[in-house]
Amino acid sequence: MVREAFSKKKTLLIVGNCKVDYYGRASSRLEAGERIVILKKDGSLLVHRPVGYEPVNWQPSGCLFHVSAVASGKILQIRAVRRNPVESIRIGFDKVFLLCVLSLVDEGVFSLHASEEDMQKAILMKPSLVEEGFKPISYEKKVEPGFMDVYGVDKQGHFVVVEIKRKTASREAVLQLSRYVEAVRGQVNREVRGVLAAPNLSKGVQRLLASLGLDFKAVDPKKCAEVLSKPEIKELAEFFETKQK
Amino acid sequence: MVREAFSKKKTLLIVGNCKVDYYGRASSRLEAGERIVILKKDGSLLVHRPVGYEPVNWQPSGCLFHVSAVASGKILQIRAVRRNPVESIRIGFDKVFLLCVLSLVDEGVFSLHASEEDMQKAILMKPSLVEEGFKPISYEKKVEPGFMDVYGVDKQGHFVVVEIKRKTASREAVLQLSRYVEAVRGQVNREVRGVLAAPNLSKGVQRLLASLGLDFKAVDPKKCAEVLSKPEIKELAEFFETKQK
DNA sequence: AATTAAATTTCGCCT
DNA sequence: AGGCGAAGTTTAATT
Repeated sequence: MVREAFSKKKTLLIVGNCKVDYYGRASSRLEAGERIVILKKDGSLLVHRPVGYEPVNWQPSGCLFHVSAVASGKILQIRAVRRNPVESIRIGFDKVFLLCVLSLVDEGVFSLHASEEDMQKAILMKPSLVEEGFKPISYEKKVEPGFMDVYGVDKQGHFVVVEIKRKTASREAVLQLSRYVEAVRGQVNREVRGVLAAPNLSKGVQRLLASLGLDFKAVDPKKCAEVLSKPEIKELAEFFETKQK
Repeated sequence: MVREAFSKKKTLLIVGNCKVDYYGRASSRLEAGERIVILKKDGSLLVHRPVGYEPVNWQPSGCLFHVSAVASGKILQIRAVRRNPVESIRIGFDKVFLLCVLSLVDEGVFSLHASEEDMQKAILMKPSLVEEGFKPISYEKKVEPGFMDVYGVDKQGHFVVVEIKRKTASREAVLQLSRYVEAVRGQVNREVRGVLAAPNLSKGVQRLLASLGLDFKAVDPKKCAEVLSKPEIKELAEFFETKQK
């Protein structure tokens, strides 16, 4: 059953008592216990203990699976091997409570709302989210330290670099923005401002922001999602989406 | 069954056709498709599509699960709610292929190799990991502030205190090493060096290390694991293991 | 409690 | 193929 599941690229679900050895970027040993093991058709592998959100052992997609019976047929052994990096996991079951070969069909669309990308789109759709009179010129524009989320001009014609964070903006975010602003200042002969657009700031970061002469604008990711959900704007958002690809 | 599984804090495994809505730090919608859903006794939740290492939706431990029948009993609906942050996931099954209530017993010890102890063993096995010509004299040797990881002499006959860290060495590690070196200097009438053996240093710690006249040697925990895995050394490693206990 | 750094991070996008 | 940045990152360590 297991061999056929592998050859037919089906998803395999096994619940049983097993030991797990991992060797690769690190190495680990998991002594015997009852776990849920998932082997997916794309060659990804998960070993889940009875508690915890994270798998205790895993492999990303791209593994080759092998099955064999060892110890006089007392152990069902499954090995997962992948290249780049070279890694391997060996699972040995001495008891199997459930073995389920699945042919799952899943074409369902997954959509995440209020991601950082959504905030960026919302700001491009409705620049007043940053400030009245702000006009975006481009986005994901490359400068020396990396890519600026949004780049434009304000009411006075000054350049504005906008750094977007979906969550509380940390010191790191401020320094990142500062680097962008400095980089642009080195390129253009005009005043350059920096605006950090995030739901809020980490404690103490306000001072750093002020000392660097940068601005903060409270932008709520949920509100951005609402902006994008408006039908008349939706098409424009999709335009940006396709443009980005 | 589901209600009883929740009340008895059992692990629940469901395979079926479902939609998933998430609302919390972000929000998402997953249209209908066939997936594997795991609800663990600690209140963690995973929704796995047929491909990919990562769950498409999830919740960390600490959720409260609720089950209900909606749409005239046509939909099995499961909700997971947690506080801090307030988040919720709603899963609606219109088809259930497998529903499995599990009482998994898992006391198996999980050990990630290349532990600090492993690194110590590897250095004792192969002192050149610290530096060419280094000769360990003892390990876990007691001095005033505590126990030195490894203690020996270098090519010039100077004493060397080695402080081992499996991960990025912090300022604390440097100060710890410094205390050992000072303690040994107070005991012997010979030059005493300190070497911090770790995969790398925390930011800014290099300066402190230099100012204290201590050395750093990059030692990769994984490489240590490799050293120990060599059969000819394995027995020696086990010898050290038993000696230590 | 808040913040910073690391993870067997994974994943995607761009050079 | 390699490098960089983001993630509903999570989690551990440090302040």
